[in-house]
Amino acid sequence: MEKITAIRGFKDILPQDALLFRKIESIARRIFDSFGFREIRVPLIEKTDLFKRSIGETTDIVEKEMYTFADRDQELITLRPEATASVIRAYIEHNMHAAEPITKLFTIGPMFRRERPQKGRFRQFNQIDVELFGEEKPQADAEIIFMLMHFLTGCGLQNLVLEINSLGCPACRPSFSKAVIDFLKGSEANLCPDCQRRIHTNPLRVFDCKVETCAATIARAPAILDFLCADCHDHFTQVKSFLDDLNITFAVNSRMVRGLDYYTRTAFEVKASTLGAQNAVAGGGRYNGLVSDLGGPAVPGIGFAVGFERLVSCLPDDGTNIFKTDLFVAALGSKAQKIAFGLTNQLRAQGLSAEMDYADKSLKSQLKRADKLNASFTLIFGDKEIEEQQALLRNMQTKDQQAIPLDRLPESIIKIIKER
RNA sequence: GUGGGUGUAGCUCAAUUGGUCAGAGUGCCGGGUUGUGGCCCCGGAGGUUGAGGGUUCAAGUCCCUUCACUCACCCCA
Repeated sequence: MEKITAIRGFKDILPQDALLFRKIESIARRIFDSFGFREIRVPLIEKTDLFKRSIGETTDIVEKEMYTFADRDQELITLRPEATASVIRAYIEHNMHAAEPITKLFTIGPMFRRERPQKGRFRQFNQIDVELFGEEKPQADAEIIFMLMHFLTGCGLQNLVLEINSLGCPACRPSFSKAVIDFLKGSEANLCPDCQRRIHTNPLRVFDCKVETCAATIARAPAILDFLCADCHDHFTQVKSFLDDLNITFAVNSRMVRGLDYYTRTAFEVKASTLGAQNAVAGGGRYNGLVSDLGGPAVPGIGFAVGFERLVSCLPDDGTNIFKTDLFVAALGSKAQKIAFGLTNQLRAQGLSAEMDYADKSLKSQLKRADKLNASFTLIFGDKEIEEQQALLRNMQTKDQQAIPLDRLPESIIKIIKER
């Protein structure tokens, strides 16, 4: 029989890692809650047009990375490659803008992109996605970046680098784009083949090319920050100022461009040095035109996404990522087994984590098992104890054992373990 | 989509120029204590060497095909 494996790029999150995922999720929920963000859960599949319109027809994501299928009625549907589009769709669909001036949402879940897998990149991966609608003031930008950094450091991440940039707006970006294209065409000979292609497809991408000659050429290229209109310039200046006020250290990277078309003004990225080539652990930006582009009101928005797997992979090992068991019930003999079976399940029903062995094994092997399960206590009883109407509760760390009357077993055990 | 690397026990990896090379550690099970874990000692189970084909007296080792994993490019979280 040939064994069936998971699809390429799709990973099982095994219990050990799931424990970390849970931990990160709970930190996220707690912090986002303090900042007034509410959880929203949106579908994993949307109409294909939603992503085409939001992410951009000519982006790599839409052109070659989406999982798109024909539904049974031939309508094209797509496994979401990112969450922002879906959240905005829901925001519009439920008229949230009318219910309150500012809406803060977050969602956690899997995204799908059909790329070639490598370190830190999978075809199904999880993101924490945060969106803030209805506020265009620079405080919103600073607030959301502050919350992101607070969250990442709260998870225990170190050596993070925050980079920010402003991508301008429909008023000022075109003149910059034109200047860049003119410049690139003038120095086309110095660029790598990929970049020569990019001049025509997506000129701004030339900015993060890693080829040396390209980087050297780009160093002399026009910078977006010199082309910002007065409003965008002012907005960016204030964002930086508010970040300073919040004691957030950042680096302005005027060459940072982002892969999604919808960003305006503030764009930011957080890099972690331990990640390998795919070193961005979070990224985001402002999208003032996107809500209306998707058929909603003219409401500004800003958001970010955190790569869950990437975050988890650079988490320091603090030794807390282990499973524990409150009680192991070691029964000896069939009579004791029968009682233990009822007792174990009764204790579980009352919230203790309890385990026992159904095979009639030696005490030694049962204690070994208890040890493997990181049991705090082991309850030992066999014929002798039944006769004496008691059981032995062994503290696995101190090796202390105390006798407990059988008729008060559950209550006494719960009391002792909870008081510990 | 393109390029490199790697596939041997559940896991991490050995095996010289093709010739007792099917191994170790760890994990698992059992014993050393007729009922007391971690350390230590002993024993046991577990592999068509990813798969298929070829060369050879002989292939884990060489060749071809294929699959998978992995890293990088592209791009992104």
